[in-house]
Amino acid sequence: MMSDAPGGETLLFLTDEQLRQGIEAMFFAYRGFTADPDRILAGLAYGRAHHRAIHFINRAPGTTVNNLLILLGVTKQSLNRVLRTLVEDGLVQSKVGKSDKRERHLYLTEAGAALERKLSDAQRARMRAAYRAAGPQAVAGFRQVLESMMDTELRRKYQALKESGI
Amino acid sequence: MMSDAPGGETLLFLTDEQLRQGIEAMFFAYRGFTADPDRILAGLAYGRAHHRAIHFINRAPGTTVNNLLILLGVTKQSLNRVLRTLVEDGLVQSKVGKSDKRERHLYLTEAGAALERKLSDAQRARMRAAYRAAGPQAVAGFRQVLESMMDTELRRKYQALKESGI
DNA sequence: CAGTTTAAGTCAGTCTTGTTGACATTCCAA
DNA sequence: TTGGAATGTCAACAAGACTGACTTAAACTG
Repeated sequence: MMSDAPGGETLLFLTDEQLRQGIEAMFFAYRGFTADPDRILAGLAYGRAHHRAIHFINRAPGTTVNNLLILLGVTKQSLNRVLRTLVEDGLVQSKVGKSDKRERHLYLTEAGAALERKLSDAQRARMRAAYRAAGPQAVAGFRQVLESMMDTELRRKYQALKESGI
Repeated sequence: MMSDAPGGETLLFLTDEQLRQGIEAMFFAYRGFTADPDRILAGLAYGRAHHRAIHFINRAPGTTVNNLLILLGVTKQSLNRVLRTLVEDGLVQSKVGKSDKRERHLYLTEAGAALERKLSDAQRARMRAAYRAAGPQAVAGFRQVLESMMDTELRRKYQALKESGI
């Protein structure tokens, strides 16, 4: 089931047991990763989907619906429901495109930006604690493995976002 | 919003921008992480919830329902729906406990084990590719950060599982 | 032994978030 | 200019999570 001789060296970190531990670590860590924002959202009438939309609108202001749904990996219908409530509640503003009137460009309002800060402060706090505990070298490895784990198409999107942020 | 002087050194890897990149990496990578098993499950009439149950029953054969729902972080009603279909379909066997007859101990049948292998082979393949691309040192860092990101209670559960597997 | 707690399962109802299908509007190119 | 492609909206439905209330059986405890 598992062959272990890639050129003579034994790659201990590639055993099935090591891989399975990584899989479980990923599962449990993701729970922690979402726990703090989830708690905040539970109080308001929002869920994780709203958080994700708010996050990326903040990240790429003026993004179109189409662009956003590719980033989020959901159908436009699914995203639309979320966006509708956010617009109704005055957290997101949707402007008809100037050059192409089919497009809607999305922006956070002041209230939307405030919620975004609240959510990402919570999420960053946990991330910061984890990074601090593990140290810079571990963080570099963490980022490297995560990038390798992405689908090619998403990795491109991710890197474009990364570069836009500095 | 962000103070940066913990003892005089500047911790570049702890800037808000670095943290946000980590958050987005986590989001996109998790999509990749679940993509392959999801594709397999879509063909059958199962979802991610079934995968998780099968994974942990395989990992800890004879585990009780109560133990499993703590591991998965769902309610018994939610888990019960999933388990019922798996038992009906002959993938999971539920045995009344010997010492405590209130408990049900869960095991994969041969068919259940076969599906588990199919799913985890797919998931491990991606993990293996990512590990191989990033290298052993990066993998160590990856694991370290993930562990730090878990809630304390889950980290304990995770480590218990880890030790049980060698 | 009686009463309480625990483990598991069930029924009913709700919510979030995903899906398809149908449709309107707008743009663009043959 | 007309027909197809792209963008977004509305409606209906499904999966999978939740709460709350309840039952059954077994184990524990005073």
